[in-house]
Amino acid sequence: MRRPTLEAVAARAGVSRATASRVVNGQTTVAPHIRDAVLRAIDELGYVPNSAARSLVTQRTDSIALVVSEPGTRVFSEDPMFSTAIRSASMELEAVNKQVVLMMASSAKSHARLERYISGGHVDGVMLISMHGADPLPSALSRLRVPVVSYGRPAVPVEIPYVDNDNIGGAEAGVRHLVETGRRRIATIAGPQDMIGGQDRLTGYRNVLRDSDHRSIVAVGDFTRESGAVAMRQLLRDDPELDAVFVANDLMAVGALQSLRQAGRRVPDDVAVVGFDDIEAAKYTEPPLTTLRHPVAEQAAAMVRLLLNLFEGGASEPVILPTELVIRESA
Amino acid sequence: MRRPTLEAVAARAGVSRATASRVVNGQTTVAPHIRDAVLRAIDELGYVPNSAARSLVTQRTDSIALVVSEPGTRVFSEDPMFSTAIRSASMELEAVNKQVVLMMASSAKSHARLERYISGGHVDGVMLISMHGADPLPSALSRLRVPVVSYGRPAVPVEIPYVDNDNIGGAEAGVRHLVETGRRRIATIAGPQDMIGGQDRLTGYRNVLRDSDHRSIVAVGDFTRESGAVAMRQLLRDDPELDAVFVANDLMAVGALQSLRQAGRRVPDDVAVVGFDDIEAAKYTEPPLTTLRHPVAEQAAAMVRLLLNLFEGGASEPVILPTELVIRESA
DNA sequence: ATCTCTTGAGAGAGCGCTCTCTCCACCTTC
DNA sequence: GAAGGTGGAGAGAGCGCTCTCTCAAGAGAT
Repeated sequence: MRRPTLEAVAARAGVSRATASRVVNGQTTVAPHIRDAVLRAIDELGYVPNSAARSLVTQRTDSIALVVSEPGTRVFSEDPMFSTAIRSASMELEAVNKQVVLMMASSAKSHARLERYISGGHVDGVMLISMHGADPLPSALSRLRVPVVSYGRPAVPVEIPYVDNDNIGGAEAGVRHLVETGRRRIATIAGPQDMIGGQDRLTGYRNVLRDSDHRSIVAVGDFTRESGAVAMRQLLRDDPELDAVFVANDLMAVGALQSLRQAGRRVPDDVAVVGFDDIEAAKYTEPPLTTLRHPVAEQAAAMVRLLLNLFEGGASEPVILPTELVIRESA
Repeated sequence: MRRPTLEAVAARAGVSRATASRVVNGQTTVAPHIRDAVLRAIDELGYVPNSAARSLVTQRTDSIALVVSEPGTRVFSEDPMFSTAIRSASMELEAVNKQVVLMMASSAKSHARLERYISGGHVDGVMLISMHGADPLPSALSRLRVPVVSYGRPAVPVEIPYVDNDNIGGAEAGVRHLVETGRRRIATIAGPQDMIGGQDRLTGYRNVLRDSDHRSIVAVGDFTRESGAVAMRQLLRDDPELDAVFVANDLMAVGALQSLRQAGRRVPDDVAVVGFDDIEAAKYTEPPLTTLRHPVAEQAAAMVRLLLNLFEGGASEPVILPTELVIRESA
């Protein structure tokens, strides 16, 4: 009891396989009454083209690998940016009838597997999300002659089109807001320095405070709540006088708020806090978080467009999307 | 400049295509020195089997659809349960060399697309995550003669193996905790009643409070923070005397905590709050949330095992995993 | 010495589809 | 009316692989 083939459709419609194929693929050189007969046969038989056979001859698969190169398991599961990006990219690709093959690249073993898979021609292109600086994946993939685009600027200088948000500009805006509201000692909890986002947001912080006396100290987290809480405790220990902290993402800011609360500091009265990302949870912290919003879904959609553009042979310029300061109560 | 084929490997190793295929597929009926020659040729040529050609003949694709049937866009992006489940399932499938094809089923249009895709033989099996009660997908897919398993019990009675956590038992434990700690008027914020998880957790609440005078009122949310905040405001308006609330998931509990704060109620002194899920954020609320933990990753892994078992022809019983009360400060 | 059995390897038929090439019928043009 | 177009449809090759069938060679049994 096998699924019907194009052959069966053709037989039922009384035409050749070639003609049936033409109808299936929407070619216009088929007379209307024949096309109707074929369509009817397709409908009656419940015919669905066999994708394996099709891609065997067309050399296309119509599927795209969405590679999530994640550091710890924690981050991926907890950071809503990931799911938003995945979801948006997925919807966008669905709209153009491409499949999304989701691949996690955590270990070196999975890297090898990934490379083999991708070079195996299973996918037409690759979208890379959030890799670390040391990640060998971008360069490895770009060597594979497979179209690759990246969500976020790759850390190593490699010729891959990417979409990123203006991390530096956003961080600058956030820190500037702290300066303008009269804060004197502005610390920061930076993200992982092997991630571009982590680096750039720290750069933005430094750009504003360079040669000023507002600067305080830097602690480094890994974008998790827990690391934010730890970093905040350390900052309070190292500079008890600080009156503001710029945190490189909202998740860490949530942790920082908790540490501040536990240390008896009032936010924003004693210490102002600015986060980054504007995740949904930022509205629900105590107090609600002032943060920098960037369009994650749009960024993912832009990445998809970039990739599709690559398929068409177009050269793709990197895209940088703006960030926006959202002022709530924490600063 | 085409990728090397099995033919090329065979030629280089001086054997027939059939023998090369035997080596690639790990058959043992090949003499060691010949096997070595083939492996060397594979290595030198960088041969990777063409999956389209392979699945054309084997009628297998080695890929599994992970269908996320989500109601609103919000929930998926923000609820960390989704990403945890997806991640866990994905890792588990990778371990057995299966691909994960991610599919979002939001609109009716995407349902049609999905059915077509799945019945098109693109995937060997389907894993369904979180559908609504009215979701026609489970029955539709089970009709397609494609192996299907579900994350969470399907709302309609359909013969699909599933893995779920003990929603009723968990809710009972949570509400019982409130009773035992002396609460008198225990309200609840229920989940969407077209989702099994929403129904069952409400059932658990009712089971404990049936025929008791502890019972208060029921508000219904949709598992988002926002809906939790709204529902809490409504509960306070309708029963200002309530001294406890059992919230059907942590996300809504976060919203509820905010509303309680805004209403000037102290937690847990005035109102005790119990959530459900034990998401990471539950540790960082003010105060930290007492909630019911259930093993999301294990649940996803069990779902994968169920599906693999189905491939082997084994009959699969539903699996119910236990929940655990995690007592923090909110109750 | 003959026969059967096992082991190892090759030949070749497809899997279901696309796409080029070919051909036929009909229409235009001089 | 013959030559040249043109649109519509079929024939058939082949995409890269697996797998059955076949066969050769050697081992063991009679």
